[in-house]
Amino acid sequence: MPANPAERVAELRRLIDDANYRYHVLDEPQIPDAEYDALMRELEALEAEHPALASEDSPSRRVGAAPSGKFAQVRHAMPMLSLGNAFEDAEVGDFVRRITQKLETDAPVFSAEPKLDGLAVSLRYEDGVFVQGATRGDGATGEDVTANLRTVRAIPLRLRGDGWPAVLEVRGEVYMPLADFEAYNARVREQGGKVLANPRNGAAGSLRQLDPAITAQRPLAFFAYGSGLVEGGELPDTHSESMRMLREWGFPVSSLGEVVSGLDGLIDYYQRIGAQRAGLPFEIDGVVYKLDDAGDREEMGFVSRAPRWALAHKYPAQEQSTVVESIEINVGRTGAVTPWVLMQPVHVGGVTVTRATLHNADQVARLDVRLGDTVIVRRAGDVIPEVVRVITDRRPEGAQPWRMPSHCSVCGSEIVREEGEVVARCSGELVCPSQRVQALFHFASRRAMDIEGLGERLIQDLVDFGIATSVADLYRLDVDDFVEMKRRADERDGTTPETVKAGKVATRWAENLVEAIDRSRDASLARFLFALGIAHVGETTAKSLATWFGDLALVRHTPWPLFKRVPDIGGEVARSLGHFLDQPGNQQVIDDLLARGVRITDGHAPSPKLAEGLDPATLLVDLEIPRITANRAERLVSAFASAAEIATAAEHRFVSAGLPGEAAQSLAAWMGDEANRYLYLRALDAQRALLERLPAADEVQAGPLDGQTVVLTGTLEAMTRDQARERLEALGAKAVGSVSKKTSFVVAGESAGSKLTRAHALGIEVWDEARLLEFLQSHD
DNA sequence: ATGCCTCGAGTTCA
DNA sequence: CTCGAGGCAT
Repeated sequence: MPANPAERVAELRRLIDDANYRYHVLDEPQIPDAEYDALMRELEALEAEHPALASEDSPSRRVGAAPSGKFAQVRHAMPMLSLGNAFEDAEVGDFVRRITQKLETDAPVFSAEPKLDGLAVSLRYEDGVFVQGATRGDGATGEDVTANLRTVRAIPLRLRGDGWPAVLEVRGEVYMPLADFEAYNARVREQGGKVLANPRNGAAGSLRQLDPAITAQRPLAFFAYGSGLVEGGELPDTHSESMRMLREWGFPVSSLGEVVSGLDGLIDYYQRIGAQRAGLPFEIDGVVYKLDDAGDREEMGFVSRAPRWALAHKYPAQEQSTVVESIEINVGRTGAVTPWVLMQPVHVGGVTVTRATLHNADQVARLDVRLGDTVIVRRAGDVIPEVVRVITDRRPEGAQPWRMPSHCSVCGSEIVREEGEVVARCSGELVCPSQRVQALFHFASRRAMDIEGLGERLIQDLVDFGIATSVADLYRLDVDDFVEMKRRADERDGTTPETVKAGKVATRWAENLVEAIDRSRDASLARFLFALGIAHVGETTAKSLATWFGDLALVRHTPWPLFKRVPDIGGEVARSLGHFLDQPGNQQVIDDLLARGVRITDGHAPSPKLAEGLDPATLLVDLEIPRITANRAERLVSAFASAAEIATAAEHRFVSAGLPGEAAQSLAAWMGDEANRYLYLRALDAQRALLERLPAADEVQAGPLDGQTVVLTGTLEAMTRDQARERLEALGAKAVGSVSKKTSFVVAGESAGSKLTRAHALGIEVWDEARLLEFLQSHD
């Protein structure tokens, strides 16, 4: 360390400025945050020790004292212009035509760059030192937010290099990077503070803080996009060159800027940036085109306060406000009640949105959406619209907070919400028409029984007219049933005239449906189990059950504790299966399905791997009897001649078997319940019966991918992802949706995205399509 | 208890 | 796709 404090202070300032420059301008962080903090602390300490060394442009001075009162007004030396807007390509065409006519050139040259959604500011540098920063305001006069801007690390306090004009005004956008915005909100939410509504408001609000210390806490960034007053020096003749210059002097400049020419160049740029939009680390609301050459710009001049040489080409808004017309509920196949809002139609991100889900009561409470409220709707990177927040200022007088109805609006049954659960459920189960519709819809869906043409609307009518209520009913419907149903539906909707002339068409339509239903009669066990819609049994679990048990009759009569022997099935899922199978109505439906011709096409013997854990001690543990641990279960079983005796033994025999008093009491009490005792004895029998049916382990051949977990991503040429998945699963692999360190390998097709990136980050093997095909071929 | 991975369930528009 | 929650390893 230099002995001279002045030298060290200078060195520290240089190191810190460099770090900022690398981080914000070059986007190549070189030193870890902790080290940066250490440098800053050392600098602060030295400056405190040697007040003579203090300086206005020291990086330690980013946070100054809080000003008293309000912000001062600043008159911009050169006005901050507003830009003309275009939403349609045709408007861009007009813009280009005006330029080609006036400049008498075929393909004018533009500088194009993304238009960040933040807050425009002007930064004034005198002799290379940042002296004043102001908001845009009305373009002529803004607010002096110098102290706040100093806290933004991406803004240089002192210019780098040389050759800068004595007075330089730099124009640019202060914004909040998306990742930082989310991280900030996550942290604030944890601490119960007030979250920022969106990155743009976050940036604007942060700059308008009276206390710079608060602004310093906010993750603000900056991009330069132009200049204002320039004195005592000059900038290059083209905008693109000027931007390069600004970058050298230490300003972050978007790397997405390009020089393009003619209308085609502009539209192409607009589309390319639009395609990247969702993946950008910041929000943009459009792109800006500027004539690149200063001479051209001068020739074009201005109309009122907007230049004729620049244009903002906007993307469809991703956020819009609209009014809540009603708050309704949906009842899903499991009875889950989900509130949703019906809104006045509004264009968001290119589509018309009228409804959005509110997920659950907690979400409604968090947003505090009320009838008649004006809300902000967003259609973010994904497709599904969401209500972002309520504009409470525009709330109608007397609007009351929404409350979950106490009874189902469809069947009138009570709506209950279990302790600790987020979702409320309609208790109507089999009698709730909504749950019936959803159950049938699920049964018919592509991944279940795959009945083509049997959509939600149709099923709604089937249920409404009482033609079908259980999934088994579908298999006794004939052409006449569908034609009759259509007639009644038309009558109800007042569309009768159409049917008369469409009589023949309706018959053809009904025949197709009956055919589709017939085709679905042959099903794999996995699809069949999934189709039944048992709570907690999705596609994956249904597949596991099918592989491990192999046979429908076996599954139907298995007591629930035995289901826990299948990997990934625990108490919750096993009990849910048991609950379903215990209901005579459900067993009846399965009987009906089989009686009406549904056939399981791939029945087979249970997996020999089930043998492990098919013993009385494991059963006692799986039964979840309080205080019965694995050790105690072992002791118990070895103390009795037969496991069945445990069902009826007296408490003292459990004590002599080595159980602590409390455990013995707990077990005796449990077995004292007749239903429990019966379950235990039935499970013992089932274990024995199952063991007898298990083939020897060497009778089944191992798949080449047994035990491997794979992830498929991107688009494949020769087959769909689903087909590839089936082939791999047939070889023993388990296909999952996300990459983790447990993933064996990733199959990446064309335009694979984040999953491939993650695979590389975790150092996981990646197969391209050729490698996949080769593997599949060699293991046919 | 805690934290990772998965799975299940629900969702919008053209 | 996103959330909540189940399963399981630590």
